[in-house]
Amino acid sequence: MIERLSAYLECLIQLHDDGIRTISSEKLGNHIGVNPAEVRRDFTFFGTFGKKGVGYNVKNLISKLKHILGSDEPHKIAIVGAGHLGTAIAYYNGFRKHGFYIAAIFDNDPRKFGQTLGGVTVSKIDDLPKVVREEGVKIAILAVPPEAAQETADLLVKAGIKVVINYTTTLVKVEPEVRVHNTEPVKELLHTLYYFSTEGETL
Amino acid sequence: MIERLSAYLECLIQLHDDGIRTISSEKLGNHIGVNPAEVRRDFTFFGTFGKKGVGYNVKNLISKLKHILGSDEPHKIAIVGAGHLGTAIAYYNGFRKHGFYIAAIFDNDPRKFGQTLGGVTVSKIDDLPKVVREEGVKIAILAVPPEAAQETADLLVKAGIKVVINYTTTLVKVEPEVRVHNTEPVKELLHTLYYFSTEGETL
DNA sequence: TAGATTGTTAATCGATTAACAATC
DNA sequence: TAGATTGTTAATCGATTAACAATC
Repeated sequence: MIERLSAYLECLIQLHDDGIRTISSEKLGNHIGVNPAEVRRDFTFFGTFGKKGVGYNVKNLISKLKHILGSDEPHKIAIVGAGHLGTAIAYYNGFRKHGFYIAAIFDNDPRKFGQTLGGVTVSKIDDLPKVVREEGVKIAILAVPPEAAQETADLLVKAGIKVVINYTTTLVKVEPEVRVHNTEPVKELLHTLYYFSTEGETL
Repeated sequence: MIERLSAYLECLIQLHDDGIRTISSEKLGNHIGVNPAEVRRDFTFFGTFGKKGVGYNVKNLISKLKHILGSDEPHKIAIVGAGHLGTAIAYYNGFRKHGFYIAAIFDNDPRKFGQTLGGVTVSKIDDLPKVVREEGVKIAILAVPPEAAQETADLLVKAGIKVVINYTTTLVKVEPEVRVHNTEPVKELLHTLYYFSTEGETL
């Protein structure tokens, strides 16, 4: 259900940019393929945001959803690993768009120290605990080589990181109070593949 | 449910590498946090893979799951866009691990033509239709700048691509017979954030 | 006022789980 | 044979949807 919340948000931001002020549960539902009753139910779980006979105020709904998701205030992110993946993430704008802010990038390769990626300077990994503490960073993106994933994750946890977004192919283990999200791009692809084969089509 | 199938597969591959030959629904369920009855039900939907009183043969189950998911035979992928993101994907091993094979990388910047990324040479985008046709590529990864996303997607569809994995921040629209998967790394992060706030913790 | 659309209840649907006979 | 564990049925649970009174 939370996954729908961020889909609504994404859609509403676009509608807002298009100059739309008010939207009904029916139209919003159409946009993202959800039943209008479900849209209304999703919202009423958190409060009454609409007006009967009128619909929802787009601007207001955006701010409510942002508040619910916790993205109404900026969150600092540290990227760990300045290789291809870390670089791509540093230049990626999706995080910024949602109020995330890349506070630091770390690497263990001295040749990378001082380089600027997407406006952020690469620091040495040894400085991570200090920076994380001083800046109050709670979210880290793990983009190191797979063989270094676990030890780096341990380092992050020890430094006080609470959320790890793991972009490596290694499944890392941490204490339960730290949340690890193992992103697995292949899963989505396998999923898509499956639907193709069940439809009798061949790729 | 298909998302569980790929989780089983991932886990079984690891078990197999660890030298484990047989596994019960209970143990497999524990590994990925699924009820054992659900594990069994998921499998019986596709056939009877286990032995009563014994469990499931790991090797056999892997090959069955691969077959179900359609990843038992290699699939060619084209990466479109040789920027930071395209480069990171070209070097990423997660796809290869599951039988995907990067057949070509395309870009529109002449300075990039001929460069080798992850063992694959960058071709000019104008060659895409020809290569896609001749090689029979059906899957493309869209990793171009957001403002070029839609027109590139149109080009891909016209060339005969059937599955588009969209890594840009733009939501692209295509005809319904083409499947687009819009990856949205931020969604997962928002999701994680939400759970933190509902637990009363602050980040 | 009449039309539109919400918030919410009750009905439906599907997915998860417990339980157990079958059997290795 | 006794213990383990499957495949499957029936019960439970939760999520989705239809329907509609309330009201802008």
